[in-house]
Amino acid sequence: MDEVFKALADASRRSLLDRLHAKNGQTLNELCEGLSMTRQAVTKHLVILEEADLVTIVRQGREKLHYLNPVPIHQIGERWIRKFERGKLAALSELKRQLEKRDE
Amino acid sequence: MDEVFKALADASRRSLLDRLHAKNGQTLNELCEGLSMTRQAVTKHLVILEEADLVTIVRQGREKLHYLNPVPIHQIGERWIRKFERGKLAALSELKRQLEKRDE
DNA sequence: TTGACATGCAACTATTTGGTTGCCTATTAT
DNA sequence: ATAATAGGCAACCAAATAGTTGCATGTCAA
Repeated sequence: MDEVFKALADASRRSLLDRLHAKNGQTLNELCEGLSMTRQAVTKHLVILEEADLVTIVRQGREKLHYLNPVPIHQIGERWIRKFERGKLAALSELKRQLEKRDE
Repeated sequence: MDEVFKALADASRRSLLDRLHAKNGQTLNELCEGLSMTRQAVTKHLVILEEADLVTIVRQGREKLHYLNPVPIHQIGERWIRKFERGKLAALSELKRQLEKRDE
């Protein structure tokens, strides 16, 4: 879980996930196109995404195809974000009460 | 949005949010209890959480009360995670097809 | 009013991170 | 066979991060 949060912390990596969401199964070179960093930098980001299990690779000849795995993202939604949505309204109203109390 | 992802990337900060979720409106010293880092380290984490608008503070005398703001977490769920959940099944089946194709 | 308590500020440090360059290897096409 | 293509590896670098220590300030209670 920590690895997933860490992987998602970088905007370049999130944009790689976006690109895979738009078009799945891209090669490394495809994913490098239009980006202002070297292929090696992109490789490093993809390794981090693989280690967080957000991307799965399939080697085909000299090419490396990258596939998005949406499961960890879904799990963050289910196991982490939802927890804070329960009681969301309660938290906000408590804060509001406190802010008003300050000016008494 | 980037600030929120960055703020959530650290396990100590996520656990601070958890603690505020369990008991809202805690002081700095309260939040430090039981943690194996100095008060100053906790302060730095809280500043990052404030800047990401995940925590709101209310000063009361010499104390500083911390309140959880669940809105940015909710927004990540809505604006980011949901996007990847649409088409989740499609992505997985495409990957499966590709993995099988490899062994033909 | 003086001491205890809650927090703030600044300087410093070690480690991690995001990126680079240079070169090497494996596969495909001519 | 050989050149072009796709990717891998390792060393290096600068900046950001997570933490520390030491001291200062503001507030409350005896």
